[in-house]
Amino acid sequence: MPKRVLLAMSGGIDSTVSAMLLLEQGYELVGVTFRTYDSIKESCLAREKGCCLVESIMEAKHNAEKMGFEHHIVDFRDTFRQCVIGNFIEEYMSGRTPNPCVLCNSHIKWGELVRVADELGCDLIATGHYARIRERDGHLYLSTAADTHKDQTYFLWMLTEDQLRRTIFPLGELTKDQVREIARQHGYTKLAEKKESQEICFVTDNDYRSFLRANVSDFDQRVRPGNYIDATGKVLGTHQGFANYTIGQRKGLGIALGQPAYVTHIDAERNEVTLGSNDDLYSSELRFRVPFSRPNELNGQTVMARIRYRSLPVEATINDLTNGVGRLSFSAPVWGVTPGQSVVLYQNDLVLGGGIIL
RNA sequence: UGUCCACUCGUAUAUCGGUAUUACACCGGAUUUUGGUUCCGAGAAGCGAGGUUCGACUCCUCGGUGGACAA
Repeated sequence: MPKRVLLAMSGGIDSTVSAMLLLEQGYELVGVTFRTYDSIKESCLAREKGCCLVESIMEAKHNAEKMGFEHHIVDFRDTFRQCVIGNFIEEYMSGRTPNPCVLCNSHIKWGELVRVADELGCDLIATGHYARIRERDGHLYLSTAADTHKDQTYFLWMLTEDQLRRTIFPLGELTKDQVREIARQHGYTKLAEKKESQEICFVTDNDYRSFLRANVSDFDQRVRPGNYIDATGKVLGTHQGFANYTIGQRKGLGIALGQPAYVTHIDAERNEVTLGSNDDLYSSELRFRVPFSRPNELNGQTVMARIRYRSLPVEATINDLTNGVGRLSFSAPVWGVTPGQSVVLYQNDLVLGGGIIL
Protein backbone atom coordinates (compact mmCIF):
# COMPACT_ATOMS: atom_id res chain seq x y z
CA MET A 1 0.00 0.00 0.00
CA PRO A 2 1.44 3.38 -0.98
CA LYS A 3 2.32 5.77 1.79
CA ARG A 4 0.18 8.88 2.17
CA VAL A 5 2.20 12.07 2.05
CA LEU A 6 0.99 15.50 3.06
CA LEU A 7 2.62 18.07 0.79
CA ALA A 8 2.76 21.73 1.73
CA MET A 9 2.01 23.67 -1.44
CA SER A 10 2.56 27.35 -1.95
CA GLY A 11 1.56 27.53 -5.59
CA GLY A 12 5.17 28.12 -6.60
CA ILE A 13 7.40 26.02 -8.74
CA ASP A 14 9.23 24.20 -5.97
CA SER A 15 6.24 22.67 -4.24
CA THR A 16 4.54 21.95 -7.56
CA VAL A 17 7.52 20.05 -8.90
CA SER A 18 7.73 18.25 -5.56
CA ALA A 19 4.21 16.99 -6.23
CA MET A 20 5.21 15.69 -9.65
CA LEU A 21 8.17 13.84 -8.20
CA LEU A 22 6.26 12.32 -5.31
CA LEU A 23 3.53 11.08 -7.65
CA GLU A 24 6.12 9.53 -9.90
CA GLN A 25 7.62 7.81 -6.89
CA GLY A 26 4.27 6.23 -6.21
CA TYR A 27 3.18 8.12 -3.12
CA GLU A 28 -0.41 8.88 -2.44
CA LEU A 29 -0.55 12.66 -2.17
CA VAL A 30 -2.59 15.10 -0.16
CA GLY A 31 -1.94 18.75 -0.81
CA VAL A 32 -2.31 21.47 1.79
CA THR A 33 -1.94 25.21 1.51
CA PHE A 34 -1.85 27.41 4.56
CA ARG A 35 -3.76 30.57 4.95
CA THR A 36 -1.45 32.47 7.26
CA TYR A 37 -2.27 36.13 6.95
CA ASP A 38 -4.38 38.54 4.95
CA SER A 39 -2.76 41.47 3.34
CA ILE A 40 -3.23 43.47 0.23
CA LYS A 41 -0.34 44.84 -1.72
CA GLU A 42 -0.47 48.26 -3.28
CA SER A 43 0.72 46.77 -6.54
CA CYS A 44 -2.31 44.45 -6.58
CA LEU A 45 -4.71 47.23 -5.71
CA ALA A 46 -3.29 49.26 -8.55
CA ARG A 47 -4.11 46.51 -11.01
CA GLU A 48 -7.58 46.06 -9.50
CA LYS A 49 -7.28 42.30 -9.24
CA GLY A 50 -7.00 39.56 -6.67
CA CYS A 51 -3.87 39.74 -4.62
CA CYS A 52 -0.82 37.59 -5.24
CA LEU A 53 -1.57 35.71 -2.05
CA VAL A 54 -5.05 34.59 -3.06
CA GLU A 55 -3.78 33.80 -6.52
CA SER A 56 -1.06 31.52 -5.18
CA ILE A 57 -3.47 29.67 -2.93
CA MET A 58 -5.82 29.12 -5.84
CA GLU A 59 -2.98 28.14 -8.11
CA ALA A 60 -1.87 25.52 -5.60
CA LYS A 61 -5.38 24.14 -5.46
CA HIS A 62 -5.73 24.07 -9.25
CA ASN A 63 -2.40 22.37 -9.67
CA ALA A 64 -3.36 19.69 -7.18
CA GLU A 65 -6.68 19.09 -8.95
CA LYS A 66 -4.92 18.97 -12.29
CA MET A 67 -2.54 16.34 -11.01
CA GLY A 68 -5.42 14.46 -9.49
CA PHE A 69 -5.00 14.51 -5.72
CA GLU A 70 -6.98 16.05 -2.91
CA HIS A 71 -6.10 19.49 -1.60
CA HIS A 72 -7.01 21.42 1.52
CA ILE A 73 -6.74 25.03 2.46
CA VAL A 74 -6.12 25.34 6.17
CA ASP A 75 -6.61 28.50 8.13
CA PHE A 76 -3.62 29.15 10.40
CA ARG A 77 -4.07 32.87 10.68
CA ASP A 78 -4.47 32.89 14.45
CA THR A 79 -1.44 30.74 15.18
CA PHE A 80 0.61 32.55 12.60
CA ARG A 81 -0.20 35.96 14.00
CA GLN A 82 0.39 34.85 17.54
CA CYS A 83 3.59 32.99 16.90
CA VAL A 84 5.41 34.36 13.89
CA ILE A 85 4.14 37.90 13.64
CA GLY A 86 4.08 38.29 17.40
CA ASN A 87 7.72 37.31 17.71
CA PHE A 88 8.62 39.48 14.73
CA ILE A 89 7.13 42.56 16.35
CA GLU A 90 8.51 41.78 19.78
CA GLU A 91 12.03 41.34 18.43
CA TYR A 92 12.08 44.55 16.44
CA MET A 93 10.59 46.46 19.34
CA SER A 94 13.47 45.20 21.48
CA GLY A 95 16.11 46.38 19.04
CA ARG A 96 16.82 42.96 17.57
CA THR A 97 16.43 41.63 14.05
CA PRO A 98 14.09 38.65 13.86
CA ASN A 99 14.20 35.75 11.47
CA PRO A 100 10.51 34.99 10.91
CA CYS A 101 11.09 32.23 8.36
CA VAL A 102 12.95 30.10 10.88
CA LEU A 103 10.12 30.34 13.36
CA CYS A 104 7.46 29.81 10.72
CA ASN A 105 9.15 26.65 9.52
CA SER A 106 9.42 25.06 12.91
CA HIS A 107 6.15 26.23 14.42
CA ILE A 108 3.77 26.62 11.50
CA LYS A 109 5.02 24.59 8.57
CA TRP A 110 6.15 21.66 10.66
CA GLY A 111 4.43 22.26 13.97
CA GLU A 112 0.99 22.47 12.41
CA LEU A 113 1.74 20.30 9.42
CA VAL A 114 2.31 17.26 11.62
CA ARG A 115 -1.02 17.82 13.29
CA VAL A 116 -2.82 18.13 9.96
CA ALA A 117 -1.00 15.05 8.69
CA ASP A 118 -2.30 13.05 11.61
CA GLU A 119 -5.83 14.30 11.01
CA LEU A 120 -5.69 13.37 7.36
CA GLY A 121 -4.06 10.01 7.97
CA CYS A 122 -0.74 10.88 6.37
CA ASP A 123 2.43 9.12 7.46
CA LEU A 124 4.81 11.64 5.99
CA ILE A 125 5.02 15.32 5.26
CA ALA A 126 6.87 16.96 2.39
CA THR A 127 7.81 20.46 1.32
CA GLY A 128 9.63 22.01 -1.63
CA HIS A 129 12.62 23.09 0.42
CA TYR A 130 16.12 22.54 -0.86
CA ALA A 131 17.50 20.35 1.91
CA ARG A 132 18.23 16.73 2.66
CA ILE A 133 18.01 14.46 5.66
CA ARG A 134 20.76 12.06 6.62
CA GLU A 135 21.28 9.54 9.38
CA ARG A 136 24.41 9.35 11.49
CA ASP A 137 25.01 7.28 14.60
CA GLY A 138 21.35 6.41 14.81
CA HIS A 139 20.14 9.98 14.65
CA LEU A 140 18.57 11.98 11.86
CA TYR A 141 20.11 15.27 10.82
CA LEU A 142 19.34 17.95 8.31
CA SER A 143 21.85 17.92 5.50
CA THR A 144 22.62 20.60 2.96
CA ALA A 145 21.00 20.47 -0.47
CA ALA A 146 22.78 19.21 -3.57
CA ASP A 147 22.30 22.69 -5.05
CA THR A 148 24.50 24.66 -2.68
CA HIS A 149 23.22 27.96 -4.04
CA LYS A 150 19.67 27.09 -3.10
CA ASP A 151 20.39 25.29 0.14
CA GLN A 152 17.75 26.30 2.70
CA THR A 153 18.93 24.42 5.74
CA TYR A 154 19.65 27.78 7.36
CA PHE A 155 15.93 28.40 7.69
CA LEU A 156 15.19 24.86 8.82
CA TRP A 157 17.68 24.41 11.62
CA MET A 158 15.01 24.47 14.34
CA LEU A 159 13.32 21.32 13.11
CA THR A 160 13.43 18.55 15.69
CA GLU A 161 14.48 15.02 15.02
CA ASP A 162 10.87 13.91 15.50
CA GLN A 163 9.82 16.29 12.78
CA LEU A 164 12.60 15.15 10.47
CA ARG A 165 11.62 11.54 10.99
CA ARG A 166 8.37 12.18 9.13
CA THR A 167 9.74 14.53 6.48
CA ILE A 168 10.64 14.13 2.81
CA PHE A 169 12.42 16.81 0.78
CA PRO A 170 11.81 15.76 -2.84
CA LEU A 171 14.06 18.52 -4.18
CA GLY A 172 17.07 17.84 -2.01
CA GLU A 173 19.08 16.12 -4.71
CA LEU A 174 18.15 18.53 -7.49
CA THR A 175 19.38 21.87 -8.73
CA LYS A 176 17.04 24.75 -9.37
CA ASP A 177 17.69 24.42 -13.08
CA GLN A 178 16.67 20.77 -13.01
CA VAL A 179 13.51 21.70 -11.13
CA ARG A 180 12.68 24.29 -13.79
CA GLU A 181 13.32 21.72 -16.47
CA ILE A 182 10.97 19.23 -14.83
CA ALA A 183 8.26 21.89 -14.65
CA ARG A 184 8.71 22.58 -18.37
CA GLN A 185 8.57 18.92 -19.26
CA HIS A 186 5.23 18.69 -17.48
CA GLY A 187 3.92 21.67 -19.38
CA TYR A 188 4.22 24.21 -16.59
CA THR A 189 6.25 26.66 -18.63
CA LYS A 190 4.78 29.73 -17.03
CA LEU A 191 5.56 28.43 -13.58
CA ALA A 192 9.11 27.65 -14.65
CA GLU A 193 9.64 31.24 -15.58
CA LYS A 194 7.94 32.71 -12.54
CA LYS A 195 10.11 34.98 -10.47
CA GLU A 196 11.37 33.55 -7.19
CA SER A 197 9.36 34.57 -4.19
CA GLN A 198 11.21 36.61 -1.66
CA GLU A 199 10.72 39.13 1.11
CA ILE A 200 8.87 38.45 4.32
CA CYS A 201 5.58 36.93 3.22
CA PHE A 202 3.34 38.94 5.52
CA VAL A 203 5.04 42.27 4.91
CA THR A 204 3.58 44.06 1.94
CA ASP A 205 5.64 45.91 -0.59
CA ASN A 206 8.89 44.95 1.10
CA ASP A 207 8.50 47.55 3.81
CA TYR A 208 8.75 46.06 7.29
CA ARG A 209 8.96 49.49 8.86
CA SER A 210 5.48 50.40 7.66
CA PHE A 211 4.28 47.02 8.84
CA LEU A 212 5.52 47.71 12.35
CA ARG A 213 3.95 51.14 12.38
CA ALA A 214 0.63 49.67 11.27
CA ASN A 215 0.69 46.68 13.63
CA VAL A 216 2.11 48.07 16.85
CA SER A 217 -0.59 50.17 18.46
CA ASP A 218 1.72 52.45 20.41
CA PHE A 219 4.47 52.47 17.81
CA ASP A 220 4.74 56.26 17.63
CA GLN A 221 5.11 56.46 21.41
CA ARG A 222 7.72 53.75 21.63
CA VAL A 223 9.71 54.51 18.50
CA ARG A 224 10.76 58.12 18.41
CA PRO A 225 13.64 60.00 16.84
CA GLY A 226 16.84 59.67 18.84
CA ASN A 227 20.57 60.09 18.59
CA TYR A 228 23.04 58.53 16.24
CA ILE A 229 26.25 58.18 18.21
CA ASP A 230 29.74 56.90 17.47
CA ALA A 231 31.66 54.30 19.45
CA THR A 232 32.81 56.93 21.94
CA GLY A 233 29.28 58.16 22.57
CA LYS A 234 29.59 61.36 20.59
CA VAL A 235 26.31 62.46 19.03
CA LEU A 236 26.44 62.37 15.23
CA GLY A 237 22.90 63.18 14.25
CA THR A 238 19.27 62.17 14.52
CA HIS A 239 17.72 58.82 13.63
CA GLN A 240 14.08 57.94 13.06
CA GLY A 241 13.66 55.48 15.94
CA PHE A 242 15.69 52.40 16.84
CA ALA A 243 13.24 49.87 15.39
CA ASN A 244 13.87 51.17 11.89
CA TYR A 245 17.44 49.91 11.87
CA THR A 246 19.36 46.68 11.82
CA ILE A 247 23.01 45.79 12.42
CA GLY A 248 25.14 46.31 9.33
CA GLN A 249 22.64 48.62 7.69
CA ARG A 250 24.20 51.25 5.48
CA LYS A 251 21.37 52.49 3.28
CA GLY A 252 18.59 54.63 4.59
CA LEU A 253 20.50 56.18 7.45
CA GLY A 254 19.92 59.70 6.16
CA ILE A 255 23.21 60.96 7.46
CA ALA A 256 26.30 62.04 5.56
CA LEU A 257 29.57 61.52 7.37
CA GLY A 258 31.90 61.79 4.42
CA GLN A 259 32.47 58.05 4.48
CA PRO A 260 30.19 55.02 4.47
CA ALA A 261 28.48 54.58 7.82
CA TYR A 262 27.03 51.33 9.12
CA VAL A 263 24.83 50.57 12.09
CA THR A 264 27.07 48.78 14.58
CA HIS A 265 24.84 48.69 17.65
CA ILE A 266 21.24 49.32 18.64
CA ASP A 267 20.23 50.30 22.17
CA ALA A 268 16.46 50.15 22.42
CA GLU A 269 16.39 51.29 26.05
CA ARG A 270 18.26 54.50 25.39
CA ASN A 271 16.96 54.79 21.83
CA GLU A 272 20.50 55.14 20.55
CA VAL A 273 21.85 53.84 17.26
CA THR A 274 25.63 53.54 17.03
CA LEU A 275 27.32 54.12 13.68
CA GLY A 276 30.77 53.01 12.64
CA SER A 277 32.92 51.93 9.75
CA ASN A 278 32.80 48.67 7.87
CA ASP A 279 35.75 47.42 9.94
CA ASP A 280 33.88 48.07 13.17
CA LEU A 281 31.41 45.33 12.26
CA TYR A 282 33.85 42.46 12.54
CA SER A 283 33.81 40.34 15.65
CA SER A 284 35.37 37.03 16.53
CA GLU A 285 32.88 35.92 19.11
CA LEU A 286 29.16 35.80 19.76
CA ARG A 287 26.75 34.51 22.36
CA PHE A 288 23.72 32.47 21.42
CA ARG A 289 20.65 30.89 22.90
CA VAL A 290 19.42 27.39 22.06
CA PRO A 291 15.66 26.93 22.41
CA PHE A 292 15.98 23.15 22.75
CA SER A 293 18.74 20.63 23.02
CA ARG A 294 19.92 18.38 20.24
CA PRO A 295 20.66 14.72 20.84
CA ASN A 296 24.38 15.33 20.81
CA GLU A 297 26.61 17.28 23.10
CA LEU A 298 27.89 20.34 21.28
CA ASN A 299 30.09 21.87 23.96
CA GLY A 300 33.74 22.13 22.99
CA GLN A 301 33.12 21.06 19.42
CA THR A 302 34.58 22.90 16.47
CA VAL A 303 32.00 23.42 13.77
CA MET A 304 31.29 25.57 10.75
CA ALA A 305 28.94 28.38 11.78
CA ARG A 306 26.75 30.38 9.47
CA ILE A 307 25.47 33.62 10.97
CA ARG A 308 23.15 34.59 8.12
CA TYR A 309 21.55 33.08 5.10
CA ARG A 310 23.83 33.22 2.08
CA SER A 311 27.09 33.74 3.84
CA LEU A 312 29.81 31.17 3.98
CA PRO A 313 30.09 29.19 7.20
CA VAL A 314 33.14 30.07 9.27
CA GLU A 315 35.03 27.74 11.58
CA ALA A 316 34.10 28.27 15.20
CA THR A 317 34.34 26.56 18.55
CA ILE A 318 31.41 26.16 20.90
CA ASN A 319 32.15 27.06 24.52
CA ASP A 320 30.40 27.43 27.84
CA LEU A 321 27.18 25.89 26.65
CA THR A 322 25.02 25.73 29.74
CA ASN A 323 21.32 26.23 30.36
CA GLY A 324 20.71 26.80 26.69
CA VAL A 325 23.19 29.65 26.35
CA GLY A 326 26.58 29.32 24.73
CA ARG A 327 29.50 31.16 23.27
CA LEU A 328 30.94 30.78 19.80
CA SER A 329 34.56 31.71 19.05
CA PHE A 330 35.40 32.17 15.39
CA SER A 331 38.77 31.31 13.94
CA ALA A 332 38.47 34.38 11.73
CA PRO A 333 36.40 37.50 12.43
CA VAL A 334 32.91 37.51 10.95
CA TRP A 335 31.04 40.55 9.64
CA GLY A 336 27.82 41.85 11.12
CA VAL A 337 26.84 39.60 14.00
CA THR A 338 23.20 40.52 14.49
CA PRO A 339 21.20 39.77 17.64
CA GLY A 340 17.95 38.00 16.77
CA GLN A 341 19.35 36.25 13.73
CA SER A 342 20.02 32.55 13.69
CA VAL A 343 23.44 30.98 13.80
CA VAL A 344 23.43 27.52 12.27
CA LEU A 345 26.12 25.01 13.13
CA TYR A 346 27.35 22.63 10.47
CA GLN A 347 29.74 19.75 10.35
CA ASN A 348 30.41 19.15 6.68
CA ASP A 349 26.93 18.75 5.21
CA LEU A 350 25.16 18.08 8.51
CA VAL A 351 23.28 20.59 10.60
CA LEU A 352 24.30 19.81 14.16
CA GLY A 353 22.19 22.54 15.65
CA GLY A 354 21.84 26.25 15.91
CA GLY A 355 20.82 29.13 18.07
CA ILE A 356 19.53 32.63 18.24
CA ILE A 357 22.26 35.24 18.47
CA LEU A 358 22.12 37.25 21.69
C1' U B 1 28.51 99.67 12.57
C1' G B 2 33.72 98.36 10.88
C1' U B 3 37.27 94.54 9.38
C1' C B 4 38.16 89.63 7.84
C1' C B 5 36.48 84.79 6.07
C1' A B 6 33.02 81.71 3.73
C1' C B 7 28.97 80.49 0.06
C1' U B 8 29.28 74.26 -5.28
C1' C B 9 23.70 68.50 -6.37
C1' G B 10 18.92 67.35 -0.76
C1' U B 11 23.45 67.08 2.84
C1' A B 12 28.75 67.11 3.25
C1' U B 13 32.74 67.99 0.09
C1' A B 14 36.89 68.13 -4.32
C1' U B 15 39.00 70.58 -8.32
C1' C B 16 40.39 73.84 -12.09
C1' G B 17 40.65 80.30 -16.31
C1' G B 18 38.27 75.49 -20.78
C1' U B 19 33.62 68.18 -20.20
C1' A B 20 32.46 70.35 -12.00
C1' U B 21 34.77 65.26 -8.20
C1' U B 22 33.49 62.04 -4.31
C1' A B 23 30.66 60.28 -0.17
C1' C B 24 25.86 59.98 2.10
C1' A B 25 20.66 60.56 0.77
C1' C B 26 16.96 59.68 -3.20
C1' C B 27 15.21 56.72 -7.67
C1' G B 28 15.71 52.28 -10.94
C1' G B 29 17.80 47.41 -11.75
C1' A B 30 20.68 42.74 -10.44
C1' U B 31 21.29 39.29 -6.33
C1' U B 32 18.19 36.98 -2.15
C1' U B 33 12.42 32.39 0.82
C1' U B 34 14.41 37.22 7.00
C1' G B 35 16.50 41.99 8.10
C1' G B 36 20.83 43.73 6.13
C1' U B 37 25.03 43.51 2.91
C1' U B 38 27.10 43.69 -2.16
C1' C B 39 27.01 44.97 -7.45
C1' C B 40 25.28 47.97 -11.75
C1' G B 41 22.77 52.33 -13.49
C1' A B 42 20.01 57.17 -13.44
C1' G B 43 18.69 61.99 -11.84
C1' A B 44 20.60 66.07 -9.19
C1' A B 45 24.71 71.88 -7.95
C1' G B 46 28.33 76.68 -8.73
C1' C B 47 23.82 82.72 -3.67
C1' G B 48 22.21 87.06 -7.03
C1' A B 49 23.49 91.09 -10.46
C1' G B 50 27.18 93.29 -13.30
C1' G B 51 32.32 93.34 -15.20
C1' U B 52 37.31 91.41 -17.19
C1' U B 53 38.12 87.27 -20.82
C1' C B 54 37.66 83.74 -26.91
C1' G B 55 35.87 81.29 -22.45
C1' A B 56 34.44 82.62 -15.17
C1' C B 57 32.58 78.02 -10.32
C1' U B 58 37.48 80.19 -10.41
C1' C B 59 39.65 86.97 -11.20
C1' C B 60 37.20 92.11 -10.03
C1' U B 61 32.86 95.21 -8.16
C1' C B 62 28.19 95.65 -5.75
C1' G B 63 24.30 93.17 -3.16
C1' G B 64 22.43 88.84 -0.16
C1' U B 65 23.15 85.10 3.54
C1' G B 66 26.19 82.74 7.36
C1' G B 67 30.42 82.91 10.65
C1' A B 68 34.64 85.17 13.33
C1' C B 69 36.88 89.39 15.37
C1' A B 70 36.38 94.61 16.82
C1' A B 71 33.33 98.35 19.13
